[in-house]
Amino acid sequence: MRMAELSAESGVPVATVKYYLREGLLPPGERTSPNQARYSAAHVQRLRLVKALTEVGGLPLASVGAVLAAIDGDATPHQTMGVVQQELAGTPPTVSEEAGEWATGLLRDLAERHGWKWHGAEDHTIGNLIAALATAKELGHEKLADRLDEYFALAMRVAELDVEVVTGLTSFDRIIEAGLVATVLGDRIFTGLRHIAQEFVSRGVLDQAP
Amino acid sequence: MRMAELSAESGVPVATVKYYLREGLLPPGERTSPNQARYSAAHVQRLRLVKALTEVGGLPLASVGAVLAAIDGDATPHQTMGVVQQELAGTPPTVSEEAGEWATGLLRDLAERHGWKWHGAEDHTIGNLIAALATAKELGHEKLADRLDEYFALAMRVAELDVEVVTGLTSFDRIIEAGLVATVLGDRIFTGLRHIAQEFVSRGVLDQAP
DNA sequence: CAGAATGGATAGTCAAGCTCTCCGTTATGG
DNA sequence: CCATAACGGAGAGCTTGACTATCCATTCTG
Repeated sequence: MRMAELSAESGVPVATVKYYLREGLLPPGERTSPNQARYSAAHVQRLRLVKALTEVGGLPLASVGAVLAAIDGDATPHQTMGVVQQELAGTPPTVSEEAGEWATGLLRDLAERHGWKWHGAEDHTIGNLIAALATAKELGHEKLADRLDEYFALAMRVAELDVEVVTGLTSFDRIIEAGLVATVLGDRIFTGLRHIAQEFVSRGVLDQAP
Repeated sequence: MRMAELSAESGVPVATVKYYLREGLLPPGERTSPNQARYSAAHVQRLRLVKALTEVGGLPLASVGAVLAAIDGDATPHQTMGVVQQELAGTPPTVSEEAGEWATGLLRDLAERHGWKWHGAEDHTIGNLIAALATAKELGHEKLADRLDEYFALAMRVAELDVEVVTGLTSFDRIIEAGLVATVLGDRIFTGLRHIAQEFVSRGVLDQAP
């Protein structure tokens, strides 16, 4: 297929497809002559993936590029998901030293209690958790951290479901893509469900207090 | 306190504080003369809240403005949280009609099974869920939706914790702010915990397959 | 073979979120 | 009481990200 069809099929405007080609988010088509190219179904899928990561996942294009480079590389699915998580996390905001150390301590203890390896704040997932907890403390809402163990236990249950969804697939490429989708879209889906549940649970309760 | 101290105390540059005043994100200080003003601890807390919502929560300033207007209004905590959720969700991306209807059907059934009221896609929380599920389907990963009930059951457990954290506070203002923090920072925290749990659960499992 | 489409490159646009510069007024330390 | 620093307010300018538009020399296609 050629440009016009690729654009129609994926729902991405021609000018934007060209832009993505320039930025390396979409691999070049197969050349049929010095200045003509042919695209495949893989290109359509790739464009849909870019749309999913930006529009639904809210990732900046640069992160999408890094993620795509990782899934095109020859790392194992597990290593690739590590890259995905780094990009998904982004660069954590800085917080006051005091609150940061408090949050770091909480998380290190959590890691020890639950037996996972402590990576430190250079891991952006950890860095973001530290920032979020520290910010809560700075706002005077450190109570939010009281239930960290319960939250983590539930996160484990969610993660088990996530992994179940991914296993059973037959190709490495497919596993990686499913992992990516389960992580990026899965975050949005679970967050949405949580909001619905919050509204459901708090109906009535919230307005009674003082 | 005056501008310089407000800036130092909150960690927000003077020029940015002025910008926020212009945009109505920060209420004006108390005038002491036609062109001088005094700020209070409430202003510092407000600036911290703005920082939390933008840096950690990732909200655009316009949404922060809407959220702040809502918490300053005289709606009940429950109503206010409704506004917060709308803003947090943002405008959902559009999806193909086919995938959209499939996703809508899934969610409507979920609503019926669990007894919560169906609001339709005008509710942005629902709209985003529809978009995320529809996108998964368009990518050929509709398996992600198979476990919706289990995900929802866990979301309910998380939401119960969220509400427990908020109840027991003594003023309406404090309840609303805690709800906001529990929702915005809570999303980030749970997402981070989920990522750690995914890495923990998938260690080893993910690289075995084919 | 004429007119539409293509690929490639360059420049222009637009919104968000600050940041800089002025300017006339107000505090304030010596 | 005055020199100088800080203030508040308004406007213009800057930077980044993500496109979008315009050209132009090929290459298709009916």
